[in-house]
Formats: sequence, structure tokens, C-alpha cells
Amino acid sequence: MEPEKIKPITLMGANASGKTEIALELARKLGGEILSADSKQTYKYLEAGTAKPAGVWADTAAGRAYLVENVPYHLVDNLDPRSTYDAGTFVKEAKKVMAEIEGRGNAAIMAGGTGMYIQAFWNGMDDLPPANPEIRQELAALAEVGGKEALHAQLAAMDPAAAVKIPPGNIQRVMRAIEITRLAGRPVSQIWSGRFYNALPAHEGKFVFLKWQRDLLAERVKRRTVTRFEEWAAETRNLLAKGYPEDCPGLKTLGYPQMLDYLAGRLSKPEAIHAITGASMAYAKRQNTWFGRYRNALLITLEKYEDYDPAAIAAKIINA
RNA sequence: GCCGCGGUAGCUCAGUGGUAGAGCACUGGUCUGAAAAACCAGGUGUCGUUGGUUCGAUCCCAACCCGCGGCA
Repeated sequence: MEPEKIKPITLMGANASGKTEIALELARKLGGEILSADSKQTYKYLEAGTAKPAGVWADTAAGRAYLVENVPYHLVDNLDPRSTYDAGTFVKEAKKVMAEIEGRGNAAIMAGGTGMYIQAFWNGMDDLPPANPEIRQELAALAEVGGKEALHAQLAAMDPAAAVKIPPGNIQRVMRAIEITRLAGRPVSQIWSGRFYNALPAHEGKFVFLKWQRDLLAERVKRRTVTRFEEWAAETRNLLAKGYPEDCPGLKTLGYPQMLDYLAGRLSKPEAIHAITGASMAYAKRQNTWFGRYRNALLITLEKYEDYDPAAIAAKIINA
């Protein structure tokens, strides 16, 4: 008799909400492997700054893997900080890893805070042309001269419907809309299916949203920032010494700009900690807004510290 | 004790004789290959306290309280 196949579990939540610990607990209980949905932990050398779980690369029966407490932890620690990464690439790699995990008969546990990656993986993306560096460079140069308004005006000329949906200040999305329209040869607003943001496919797996009471999360974020600050500073200093530019993709991420300010003497240590904590909380708010849209996810609210019991939460998820 | 400066949003502060504003914080939201990104919306208030002048005081006057600096 074949054992019942365990459907993938997807664990979502803001940074510092304890996803990793619960994912490890689930992996131990189910004999599972973890698949990280985190846009920054994919980078090598970014450890303290991304709260990447400590692990080691080792040869296993299934090939080389990053092991955290002996649990395979996929899609982390494998990209140079100078490289870019994106949702499309993530989906492609994650599908492959997911298939391999299932092929081994193991439970897959996706854990992460990058809502867009989770969204793209489970709900898919419309068939849009991938990023084009030449066009982006050209558009960035145009924005340099004419400002964000000039770019938005260009979008309005080629696709009024898209221009209405995207505010001029949001230069990244304006550029992307122009890019798609040019590459596809027709207005992006006609290509968008408009059905991208809905619920998650609950029949394909379990979806869990860990939501902390704000002040408690702020306390956790602050404590984590203070605790790892020196290690983070050393790691960042080391990267600069190796020749990584301050504006490389890996370093253009939450907290690193403030850390670079600190290393350059533009911020004192308390100021840097305050700025990093503030940025992390602003990010947590966005994450909670994103995940809150999934009404069919299992919502686990944490209102007091005692509510955070990884083993109990893991059991609750398994029994849900 | 005296002199000076200050007391306005959670914080730092601007401002006006017609009940007030910015930045940050906070709250809600957007999101289709940069997403730890890039944005949109919302002002949340006993203007230190009590009196006085005035049609009207957060603003002018007095006293008091508190903080900072100086002189004793």
C-alpha cells in the first residue's frame, strides 16, 4: 500500500515571524525538504543581513544540498550578489526542485516572505516577455532626462488603460509596462488576464499565513537586528573588500543600504539599528497586506509570545 | 533665586489674532520576470496650565508648572 502523498505546505509570513523554525519542525515531523521562497536568501555571502538559516553544503544521496539541521533547504545560498534574480526564474527553478522532492517521496515545505514569488509559483503568471536589459537601460536614461512624468507620458501614448492603472511615481512598473508593450507589439493592458491576484489553489496544498501582533513583531525585529548587527557589519565590510559594488543587486535590499551608511560613517550604530528596524517593519506591513489577501489560507495569529510554539504550530498545520 | 531660550501630532520641529502643518512614525491599499523592489491614499492634536485683553487666543499679556543653558 502506497503511503498517502503529502501535499506541499506553503508557509507565509513577514520577516522575523519564525517561518524557518516552523518549517524545520514540519520537515522533521513529515520527513520533508524545505524550499525557500525568499528573493534575497538565494544570494551567497548575505547571511546575517538576510537572516539566512545557518547550514552547510554537503553531498547527499540526492546530490549536493544546503543542509540546515540536516534538512535539505533548497534555493538558498547559490547566487552571486552581482547577479539579478526574478520571479520567472524562481518559478522555473522551484518547479524543478518541487518535482525532485516529490520524486523522492518527500513532503515539500515552501517557506518564505516573498509574496510575489509564492503568487507566481502557485497562480502562475501571464505569458509575458522576460526582462530586457537594453530597453530598461534606454528607459532609465530617458527618465534621467525627462523625469518619471516623461516615461509615464510615453506609456499613456501607447497604452492609456495601463497608464491609468500605474501611477507616474512608480517608475519600475511604468518601465515594465512599456517594455512588455514594445516587445509584444501590443498594449500590455490587453495581455494582462486580470486574474492574477485571487486566492491560492487550496486543492493543491496547504497554505499557512503566520501573522504576528505588530508590537511583538517589532520587538522581535529589533532584537534580531541588535543581536546580529556586528556580524552583519563584518559580512558587509568583507563584501566591499572583495570588490562588490554598493549598488549590486544583492546589496540593494532591505537593511543593506543602511548598513552601508553605517560603514561609511553616515549613520551611528543606534541610528543604523533604528533605520533598519523601521525599514523591516515597513516591509512587514507590506508582506502582511499581501498575504492577507489570501482568504483561504490557514491564518495563525500570534497575539502573545507564548503563542509562538513551533512544535504546536507545526502539529496544528499538519492536522488542519 | 535671577536672566535667557523653549513647551504645537507618537518623535523632531515649522507656523498663524479667524480652532494648525511638514518629515519620520503609524493605518489602509496597490502589485504579472528588480518584489527585502517601486508606489498610492489617510493627519491621528486639550497648540504646557490657569486667568486676562479681544467679536474671536494656539498666537498678545500675566501668573504658575516643566525642560535646557547661563549667572549666582
